[in-house]
Amino acid sequence: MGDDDWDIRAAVKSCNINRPDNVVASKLYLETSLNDVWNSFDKLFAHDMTNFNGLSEIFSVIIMNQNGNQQLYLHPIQPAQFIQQSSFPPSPITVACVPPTTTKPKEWIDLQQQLDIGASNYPNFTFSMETPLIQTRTRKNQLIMITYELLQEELTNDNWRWRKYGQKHIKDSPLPRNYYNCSTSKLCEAKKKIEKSPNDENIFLVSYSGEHNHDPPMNRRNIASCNSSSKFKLPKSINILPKTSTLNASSSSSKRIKLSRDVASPTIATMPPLEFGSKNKMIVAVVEEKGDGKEEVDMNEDILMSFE
DNA sequence: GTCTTTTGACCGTGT
DNA sequence: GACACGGTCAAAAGA
Repeated sequence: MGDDDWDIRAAVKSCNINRPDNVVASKLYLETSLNDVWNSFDKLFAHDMTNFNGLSEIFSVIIMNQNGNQQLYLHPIQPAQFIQQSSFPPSPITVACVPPTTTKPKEWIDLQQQLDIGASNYPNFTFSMETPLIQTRTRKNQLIMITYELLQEELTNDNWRWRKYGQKHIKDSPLPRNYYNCSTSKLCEAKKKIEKSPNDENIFLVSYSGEHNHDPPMNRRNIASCNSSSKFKLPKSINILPKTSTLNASSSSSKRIKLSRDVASPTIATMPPLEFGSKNKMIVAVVEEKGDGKEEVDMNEDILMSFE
């Protein structure tokens, strides 16, 4: 098996279907409105920032897990640093502002170290992120998942080794969902899911959870080849054939579909340092445990922020 | 021989 | 308690 033999053509061919309404998250509960978000940022930045041009500044995002709590860090490139923390359970999201200063909090230093590690190993690894970023958690005790809508070529920007451990057809979706875990270390808890967006043949919904507890594998031929190649390919294991084409290809009732073995083990990015372009969009979603113990995830278009 | 993929079965959670 | 659903396991097969 080669590391760089990705073949997307066969997979893309049969994906011309309409997108259901609940592709990414059927229900996302918003804790706040867009105005609330803006007001919060105004309060946070008004005193210390003279050159803040709103949310048009660029962020990098990384998920950290400390003592069982998930934390989402928004890393602005400039001019300020601020950290968004969300702890589960039980508190709602809190946003902390860290004005530009030479004195950095420990959390920021830890974050910066991680970013530096990634940058030194893979200096050319970036996502254009022209699609929403969604953070969800659908069940209790389940890790927070970050879902990206990535283009085919962005799928190839991978620094990690993945092994497929399952495939399921999801209800109301004609396309299967593929499950991967990190194959570099058995102790690594990083996982991801990949499914094809029924709305756009060039977009894949990639969800990441957990963290890598090791450095990225080195000497991956496909990193350079995929980043530089104009002919992007997908790993064979990303089975995105719709039900009608796969003929019972689901994990529960499928017969084996023989595909050409001209592609390699899947190597897709996980928790990459993200760079949002000036026209990118980000969705801020809150997963909240309600008073009755129920957990609800909801998304509101009002909070869709355009960085223009 | 090693690693990855496939896929039916199983399990946990929610309704 | 039964059912539906999503996620994971693990044996078998393939490269």
